[in-house]
Amino acid sequence: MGSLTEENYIKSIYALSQVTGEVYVSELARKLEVKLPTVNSMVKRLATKKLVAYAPYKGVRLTERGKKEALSIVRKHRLAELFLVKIMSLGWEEVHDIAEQLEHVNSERFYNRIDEMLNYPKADPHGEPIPDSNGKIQVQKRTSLGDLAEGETAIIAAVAEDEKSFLDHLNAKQLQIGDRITIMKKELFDNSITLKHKSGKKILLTHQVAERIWVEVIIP
Amino acid sequence: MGSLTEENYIKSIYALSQVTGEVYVSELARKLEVKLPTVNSMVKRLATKKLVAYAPYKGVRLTERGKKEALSIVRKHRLAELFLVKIMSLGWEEVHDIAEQLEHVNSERFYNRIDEMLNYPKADPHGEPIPDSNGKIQVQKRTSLGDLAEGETAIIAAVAEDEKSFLDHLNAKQLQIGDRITIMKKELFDNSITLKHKSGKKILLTHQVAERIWVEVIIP
DNA sequence: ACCAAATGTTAGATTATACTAATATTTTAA
DNA sequence: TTAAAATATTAGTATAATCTAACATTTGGT
Repeated sequence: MGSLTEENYIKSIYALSQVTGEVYVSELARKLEVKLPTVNSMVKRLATKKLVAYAPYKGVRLTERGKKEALSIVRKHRLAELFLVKIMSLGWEEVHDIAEQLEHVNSERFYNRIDEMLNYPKADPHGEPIPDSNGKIQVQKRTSLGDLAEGETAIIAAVAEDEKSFLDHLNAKQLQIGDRITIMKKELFDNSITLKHKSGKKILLTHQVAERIWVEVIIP
Repeated sequence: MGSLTEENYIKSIYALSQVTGEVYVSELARKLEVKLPTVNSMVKRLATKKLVAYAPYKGVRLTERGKKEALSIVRKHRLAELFLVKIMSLGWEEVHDIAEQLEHVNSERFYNRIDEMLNYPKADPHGEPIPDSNGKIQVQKRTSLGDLAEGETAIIAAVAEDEKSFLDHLNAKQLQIGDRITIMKKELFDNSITLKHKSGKKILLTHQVAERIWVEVIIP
């Protein structure tokens, strides 16, 4: 295991590579809120440690070793989030920052006990899959709520953001993981959607919000 | 709040000052397992930050600000230990190292919730008092088991060591916080003692062990 | 009261992680 | 297809936290 900083780079590279495959130095700089040369030198260091493959002016990619380390951190983060929600009764919108710190705790015992207390969960409070202790993760193909057509019915499976402001927004709209919803109306002009919630309520979402919600479509 | 390293210095200065009042650079170096010049320069830095009072060749002493910071870390450490034992069912001998990491977690919410779940406890699993959220700590005068005379009866109140090997030893002897014991025999030669446990068992302890156990004497 | 032992400080080097300023490469768009 | 824009790298600097080697002060025993 490397330093806290190294762990954060590895984690960010992993997160960004889920979207784009290859990760660019500038993306990393933006995500980690440091300047380009800082990322550049760190990436070179990670490369000498064989955690990433890197060629100048090309992107960065995690090696097998790097990916393993990333998944270990992701596992700890997601277990921590679920623990904070399920065992400690905190809200899903407030656990991210605490989990960012807990994910660096180095103790098999601690995390295996959390896993056990949660009965070996498969997903965190945001619906993201939790890698098992061997680093295996269930990849799920995802449909965005923003892509559904009028009349379609789906179940909210996950959200693409951990940010408090986003989750506060969903709380205010009373949307939760597991909720069944049906698209009533999709506006051509701005792609905003009106959906019917199982509770009977009608909920209006902008496209910006809808595209960050992953769903499992129910084929009638 | 300072860096993790700073927090560890403050915590160690606090711990050592409980014994000696003033803390010497060499003691700190031994405790933190770094060399003297390292401590020297860090102590100077802490002094410019007004966390310690320090004059060259004299000892180090926490300022009010430093003491407040120390107590906040001690509070988090002890709450974490009790949480790990009571809520997560880990053994008292294995929680120290995890708590050393958790004590640096920066989240009022997290620690207030732990405090609440534990019902605002007064002592950690080793019997050490937990400062409240204002940094108030109950100081207790302590008698060492090693100082009791034959025939005296007492209740084990705390242990002076967090180290796994010591706690494993107590586990093996089946001694716990809260146990009532009576001194059967105290050897003049090596100060080892034989005590009677409430369970009826006779237990032999060397002075080295006995002096690390704090008791509350029962006046008959 | 003095010198040796114990303890503490200074000077200078090293590594990790960051920065700014200058330079180089790649991509894009006219 | 070439110049501007976007992106990436290098060079040089800074700070935190550590070290070793050399030097300074304090303490304790005769």
